[in-house]
Amino acid sequence: MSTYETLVETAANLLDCGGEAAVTLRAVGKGAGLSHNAPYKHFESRDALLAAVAAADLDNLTASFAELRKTDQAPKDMLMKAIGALVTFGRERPARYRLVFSVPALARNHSDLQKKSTACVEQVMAMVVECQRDFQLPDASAKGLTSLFLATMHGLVSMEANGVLSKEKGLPSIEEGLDLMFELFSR
Amino acid sequence: MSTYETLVETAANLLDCGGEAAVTLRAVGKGAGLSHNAPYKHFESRDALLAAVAAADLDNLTASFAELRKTDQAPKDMLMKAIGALVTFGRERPARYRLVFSVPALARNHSDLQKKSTACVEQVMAMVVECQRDFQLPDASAKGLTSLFLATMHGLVSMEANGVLSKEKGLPSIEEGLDLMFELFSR
DNA sequence: TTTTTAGGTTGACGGTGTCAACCGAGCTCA
DNA sequence: TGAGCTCGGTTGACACCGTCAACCTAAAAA
Repeated sequence: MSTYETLVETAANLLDCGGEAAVTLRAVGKGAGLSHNAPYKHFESRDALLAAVAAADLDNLTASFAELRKTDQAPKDMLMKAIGALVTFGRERPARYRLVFSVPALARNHSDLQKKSTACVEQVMAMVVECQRDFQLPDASAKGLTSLFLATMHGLVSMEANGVLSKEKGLPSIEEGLDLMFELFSR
Repeated sequence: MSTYETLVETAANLLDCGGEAAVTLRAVGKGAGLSHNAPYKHFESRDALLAAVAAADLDNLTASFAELRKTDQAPKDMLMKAIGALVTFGRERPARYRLVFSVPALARNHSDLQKKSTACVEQVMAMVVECQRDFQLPDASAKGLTSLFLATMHGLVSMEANGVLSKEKGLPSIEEGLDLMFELFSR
C-alpha cells in the first residue's frame, strides 16, 4: 500500500473512531508511522486530505452500485438496496457520510469531488429509469425523481443523526419514511 | 441588550460572514468589546455558544411559523411559505442553517435544542394536518408526511449547497424538486 | 460592615494547521 | 563518473485556538 493510501486509510479510521475533530494532520502522520508534517508531502492541506477520503468513499459507493446493477433483480429491489446502502453508510460511518454529503467547504474547493458525486448519482438514476420502465415509478422526470429519492434519504438520515427524528417523538424511522414515500409515489 | 445576547449575536454574525470556522471564542469576545475569555462567563464551551445561536434561530423559526398560522390563507399556501422560509434560511445563512439542521455533536449534548426542534416540527405538522383536512394532501400519517416534507426540503437544500444539485447537471432546483414532490403526493 | 458572588481581566498550557529549512536517497543527464 | 535535481521525509518554529487558573472589582447579600 502506498504512503498516500496509508494516510487516507488512517484518516478514515480516525474519522470513524473520533469524528471529524479527531482527524488531525499530526494524528494522521503518527498513525501512519511518520512525522507530524509528513502528510503535507501528499496533501496540500487538511481539507485536501479529507476530500481524498470523501473521494475514496464516493468511488466505493459508485462501484458498489455499478456492481448491484449487474445483478439479476427487479429494478425496485435494486433501487431499494442502493438507498439502503446509503442509509447504512450514514448510520455506521456518520463522520464519513457527512464528509461526502454535507460539507460544502470541501465540495466547493475540490471539483473532482463533484464529478465523483455526479457519477454516483447517475448510477442511482439508471435504477430509477429501470423502475419507470417496470411501471414501479411514475412517468415523471427521472432526474427529478432521483433527486427526490436522494434528498429524502439524506434528509431522513441527517434528521435521525440529529435527533430530530426519534422514536419518542413518534416520528417515523428512516425506513418507514422511505416506504411511505415510495408508496405515495407509486400510488 | 444583555452581554449574553451581544455574544450570541456576535457569534451569529461571524457565522454568517466566515462560516463555522470563523466563530472563535476569542473573536466573539473581541467582537463584543470584551477580552478573549469573557465568553466563558456566559457559556461553558464553544459548543454551548454555538448551541445558543442554534436555539435562537430555532425559536425565531418556530415563532414565525406560529405567526404564519394565524394568517388567513389556504393551508397549502401556508405550508409552502413555511418550507420556503426554511429554504431561504438555508441559502442565505448556510452556516447557521447547518448548525440547526446538521450538527449532531450539538444536538447530542444540548437536550433543549431537541425540544426546540420538536416545537418547530410541530408547527409544520399542524399545517400538514390542515392541508389534509383541505384534501390537499393524502390521508396518510401526518407525522410521516411532515417528516417527508422536512427531510426532502433539507436534503435538497443540503445537496444544492454541496453542488450535488446544479443547473449544469440538469438536476432540478430545490423549488422544482419540492413542486414535483407535492404533485406526486397529491396525485 | 463584612462577605459573597457575578462578571470581567490577564497569563499560561498544550494542541493544531501551516510554513520554512534542511536532509538523504535515487534519478537524470552532461 | 559525478553534478544536480527531485521526491519524500525530518525538525523546528509561528500564530492561533480552546481551556484553565488566578486575580480583581463592584455590587448585592448577610
